[in-house]
Amino acid sequence: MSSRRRRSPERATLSDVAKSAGCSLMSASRALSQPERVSDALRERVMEAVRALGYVPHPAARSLASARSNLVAVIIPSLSNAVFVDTVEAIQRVLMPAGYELMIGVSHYRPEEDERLLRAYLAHQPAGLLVTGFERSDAAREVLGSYDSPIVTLMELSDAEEDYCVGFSQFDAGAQMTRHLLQRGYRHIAFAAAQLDPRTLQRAEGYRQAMREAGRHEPALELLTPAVSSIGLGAELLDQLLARHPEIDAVFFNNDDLALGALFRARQLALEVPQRLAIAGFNDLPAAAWMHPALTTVRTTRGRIGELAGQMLLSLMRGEQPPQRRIDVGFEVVMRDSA
Amino acid sequence: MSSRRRRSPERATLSDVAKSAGCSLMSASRALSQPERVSDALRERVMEAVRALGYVPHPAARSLASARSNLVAVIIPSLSNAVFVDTVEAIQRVLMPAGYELMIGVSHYRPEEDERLLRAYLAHQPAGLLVTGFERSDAAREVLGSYDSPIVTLMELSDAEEDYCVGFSQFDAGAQMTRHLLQRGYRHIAFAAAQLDPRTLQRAEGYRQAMREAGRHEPALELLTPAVSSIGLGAELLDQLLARHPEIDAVFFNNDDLALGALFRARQLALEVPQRLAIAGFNDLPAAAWMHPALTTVRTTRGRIGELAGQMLLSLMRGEQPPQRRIDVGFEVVMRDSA
DNA sequence: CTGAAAGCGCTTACAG
DNA sequence: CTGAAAGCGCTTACAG
Repeated sequence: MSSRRRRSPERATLSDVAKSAGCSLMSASRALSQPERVSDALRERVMEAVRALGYVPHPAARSLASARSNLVAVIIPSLSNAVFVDTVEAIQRVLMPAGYELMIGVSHYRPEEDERLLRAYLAHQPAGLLVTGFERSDAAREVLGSYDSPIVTLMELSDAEEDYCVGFSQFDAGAQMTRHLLQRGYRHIAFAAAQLDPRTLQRAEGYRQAMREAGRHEPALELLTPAVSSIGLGAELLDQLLARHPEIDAVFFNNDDLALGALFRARQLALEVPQRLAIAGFNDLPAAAWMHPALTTVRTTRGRIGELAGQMLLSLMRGEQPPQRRIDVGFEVVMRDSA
Repeated sequence: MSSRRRRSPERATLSDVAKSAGCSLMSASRALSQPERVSDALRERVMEAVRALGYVPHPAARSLASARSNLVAVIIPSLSNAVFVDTVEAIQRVLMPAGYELMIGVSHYRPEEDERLLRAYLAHQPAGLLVTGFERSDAAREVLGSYDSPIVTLMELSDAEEDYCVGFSQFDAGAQMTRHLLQRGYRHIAFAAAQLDPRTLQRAEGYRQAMREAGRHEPALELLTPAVSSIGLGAELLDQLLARHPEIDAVFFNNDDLALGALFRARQLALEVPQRLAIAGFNDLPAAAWMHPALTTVRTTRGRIGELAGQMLLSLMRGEQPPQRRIDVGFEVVMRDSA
């Protein structure tokens, strides 16, 4: 009934710590933030007081006073996609031990959401920012422009001098899988994709390029839908493809969820894979290798992407220049039994 | 080169807004936070200034001054488990439109991590907190005790008067699936589980109870491992079970990933499911219904859990008393073809 | 309905 | 190596 501010009864402040340690507020502050610039005795007393009082620094106060924070914002398009979960986990594994906290934002593949998240998160003055891909709305780009801490882009590669990025060429991956299929003798190779985010479209371009090179490009064999990716959708896309183009002998699905659904449907239809129809996916999710037939797909090293991007950001946040501005982690076409 | 603080060049403050709107700092503040308590003209001018200057409130300053924030912390054990992703997505869907931001923390099923996250997140003075389950370390419990904003617990149910929770009885779910298997005539029903988090152990207890009721409980048929759950692990657990107890005629796996792995392995071994061996899972992930044979499992409505928990927390943060302190969303045993 | 003052809990130059 | 003062950008009682 006495205190006018309703803060937790026992939350100790730095001033309490200083009092208890018998030093000034700012010596206490220094003992915590630059322990080496303070006498051993002082440091000991302060640490002891911190322990005794259960002192926890107030992030808002710290961030307000220093115009910095230990926050790192990460914007990804989805959490339902294991690819991004793996990436975020890896990022966390390198940033957390370094004392950073992650703010994870999910844009659901929507440019407006991307922009909203960017705006909200940057208001917190994060020490660093990790974003997915380079494409965004003009407004979002403007928001990014006014941000003056380091940014590292995940998943895609850029040749621009000012960009820091860790990823691989989505275009090349799409092209290379297509070439493998062509090499195996498939001639009427369809391409099926959902979500239609930038990376999907880059893979589609790769597919087109490879098909054109082989003189086999047929726009009608592309089935692109903005719907959310899922196993069920994969089954539906296969149905549509089969109904419209019975001549197809292979389908390259833009991700493993779709390919898995197609594999399941093929089984229901008693359609032999790969004899009657080859099926390929993208990402090499855990289930891919276990399917029967085992799924041919493109292995992407998203854990590695997260790890390297986290390390790159760490260097930048420390004011160091990382060894490379652009890391290509590559990909690997994994030919198994389904194609 | 002039300003001594390195804040973003153009970041406008509320004071800039006030100046531009020709009013006092605090009228500007009020126009934003309590628009109805201010004259229409003032509100208009302030909004106009906000727009013109691209003003974005400073979260740290706001939180420091008001001892509140628009942050809601969510602690879950894993993001690799689709169950928690679904839950978090649903939470976000109800909290975001209400103006809250989520801080998502992943404990990886480790009590120390749970405690560390709690400590770190509560330092930010979140307006509300969502945690998974009731079990935690004493230290973590103490941290929670000193937190004086609302807490809602996900996934589990409590009868304590002071707890707010949304979930279902993991014990009952474990027992009920086991009873269904017994009813179908299976007699040597093994139980296989990984991770060994509290909910897993509650399901195991349910299994035991049902087996005892049927006079069929055999401790040797329980295979519990602290290893991380995965498809591959499910296959391995099946191997072990088969090697040690060839007499088993059914296995109840603690989650769908494990069950999927077992289904895949059974196929490799040309082991007929469910004739030779029945297999059941838990959670009803998307792939479950597509498998061949389709997986018998327990459907959990984690989206609903997230939604209801989010709404309950919203009520509490508004100072209202929610209709119920404890919501049982139930579960459903889905008998398909694998058992 | 509007405003002047104090304060939230820290850090940052600047002195000593 | 240590300290007194100012200030980060807001909100909160309290007056008028």
